[in-house]
Amino acid sequence: MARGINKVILVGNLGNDPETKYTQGGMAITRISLATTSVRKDKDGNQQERTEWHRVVFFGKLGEIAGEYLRKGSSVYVEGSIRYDKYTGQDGVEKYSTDIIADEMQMLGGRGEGGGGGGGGGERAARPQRQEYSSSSSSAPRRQAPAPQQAPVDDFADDDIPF
Amino acid sequence: MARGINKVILVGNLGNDPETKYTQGGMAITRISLATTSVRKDKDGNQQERTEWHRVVFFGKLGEIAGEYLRKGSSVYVEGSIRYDKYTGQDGVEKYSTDIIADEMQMLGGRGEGGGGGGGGGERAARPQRQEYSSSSSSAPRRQAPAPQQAPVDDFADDDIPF
Amino acid sequence: MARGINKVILVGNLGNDPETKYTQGGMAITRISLATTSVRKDKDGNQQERTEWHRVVFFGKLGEIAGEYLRKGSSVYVEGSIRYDKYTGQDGVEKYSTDIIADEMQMLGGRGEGGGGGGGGGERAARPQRQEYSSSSSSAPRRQAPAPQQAPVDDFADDDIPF
Amino acid sequence: MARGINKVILVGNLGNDPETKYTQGGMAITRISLATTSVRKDKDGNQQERTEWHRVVFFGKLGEIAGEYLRKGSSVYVEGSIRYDKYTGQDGVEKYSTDIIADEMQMLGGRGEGGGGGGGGGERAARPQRQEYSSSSSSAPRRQAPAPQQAPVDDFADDDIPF
DNA sequence: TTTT
DNA sequence: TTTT
Repeated sequence: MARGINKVILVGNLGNDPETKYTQGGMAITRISLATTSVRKDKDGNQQERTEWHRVVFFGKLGEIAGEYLRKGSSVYVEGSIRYDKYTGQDGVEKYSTDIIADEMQMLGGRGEGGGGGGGGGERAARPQRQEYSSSSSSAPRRQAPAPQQAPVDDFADDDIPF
Repeated sequence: MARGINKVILVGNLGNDPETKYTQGGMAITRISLATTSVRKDKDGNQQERTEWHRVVFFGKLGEIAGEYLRKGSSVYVEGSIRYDKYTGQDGVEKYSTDIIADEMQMLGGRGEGGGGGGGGGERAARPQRQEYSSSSSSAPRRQAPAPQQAPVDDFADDDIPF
Repeated sequence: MARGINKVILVGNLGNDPETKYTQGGMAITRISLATTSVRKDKDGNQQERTEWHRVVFFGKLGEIAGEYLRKGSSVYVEGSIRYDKYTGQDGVEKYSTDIIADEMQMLGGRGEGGGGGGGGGERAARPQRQEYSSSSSSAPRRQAPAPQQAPVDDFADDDIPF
Repeated sequence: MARGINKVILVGNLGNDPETKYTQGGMAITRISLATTSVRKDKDGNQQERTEWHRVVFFGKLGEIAGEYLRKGSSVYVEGSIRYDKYTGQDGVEKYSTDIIADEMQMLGGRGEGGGGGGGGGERAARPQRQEYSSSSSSAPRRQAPAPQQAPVDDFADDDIPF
């Protein structure tokens, strides 16, 4: 139940390795910085690039997976929603932040994957190249799992439904 | 877990009242016919309209809600995925169908709402104008519920996370 | 040409009337504040609401239309991209802002429409209830018009293409 | 101008090389078959896969690019709309088809890219790994180009707009 | 078949 | 028919 749609779809590359923390309750919170670059022609006809750096947050099971499989340079599809926050910084000044709360992600082949510079790379060697994950309803507090799908065909003994 | 993204977003109007059936297991399956119209200029500069009629299917809890609240003429936002099916018709000929399997819907204000011609209209009088529903994980076999969201702030006693 | 996808889809209501300015070059820039509300159950099982207020910006032709037809309370579909900006405020302090740069919008029926408080309301009485607009390529510098579509069927004299 | 939203977002792999034709007017029409696979758990807890094969059509400039750069196995992001068609086959029987009319595409890294089995592979060696293309408004009759973007900053000599 |  |  909600009023309105707040949906974000991103495909981009991580600027750094993910950062994972855990709440007192043991829930994973993983943050990444994701770049998307667009190009336009300026009035002189020159190509101008502009990169947006999105702060994407994954909670719960999705946070664990993001923290484990994503690395600097990884290419990833993310679906989620925008959240704007206002808080008071250490310096007593009000600050604003914008985060993308992910509720689905899928690793895409590309630079950064499989790779992963540095010592921690070993255990990631066998990871799948293209899999989609959704935030698990059990541990993810903000987003719920859109995952399991498609009814057993034999559950449709009803009638002439052609599927 | 999946490989690839198959996402559809529709905003349109129902051409007819929804049709709801139930599986032997008691799960609701509601179908609607949803119109989206686009306009283009043809080569003579005349406006040409084209309407697509989408067959949208709602399962489980979402199917119950769609069947109860949507009506001919209703305006609705639907999110889901495309499913192509092939089956053999009564006449022994192979047929193809395309359905949009909904996993989220939201009623939008507009003509057709509040309306509900006929006797069954009474109990719908008080229905909310704009609410979003997702397929419930318990009863929806194909799509899962992305619904409840946002962590209790006080579950984040961890550290300096500003939200 | 670009690298990455940065896409936002919103359905929400305006918190205020739009504000339109014009650049020296005469291009309209219209800003709206758009609310989307989501609901979750907190750990005590109570429904908790949270509203995000999106700053949406329309340029060029789309800015003119948004400024003319949208009003406080209007329900609208917006498609665009996220843009993060950093600037130095009057007080010399670095600030951050997040805007949704619209490249498509469609008015949805609902509260606020037809309405239009204030003197300027008269000429809007006859406005259409549900039309989609895209930023025009001629005047919109940032987003381009996805609008006119669909080839004249008779331009496909080629072969057996069934459309 | 339109009434309703009909939007499709796909990420998948080509099952075959693209097929390009040209209209009498010289416009390219490229078709691909794009797979997206979803996974669900059946009632016995086993993982069940299901693959949808989308027929995606690119017109005009986008058709030329798709025909030139995509290959069997390529991973690609596609945005477009659904079009349903009804036509009479050679056998005099009415048939139905569903196509995704692309208005944006972006090649994603992954198997099949760079690769290109066969003789034609040479000229594709230097192609960019991740670029987004949109249907050009000049040659694409059905979809229009969402491409060029973002106003020259210096066109905003107006006032205090922080971007 | 809807809607504008 | 792809991909994992």
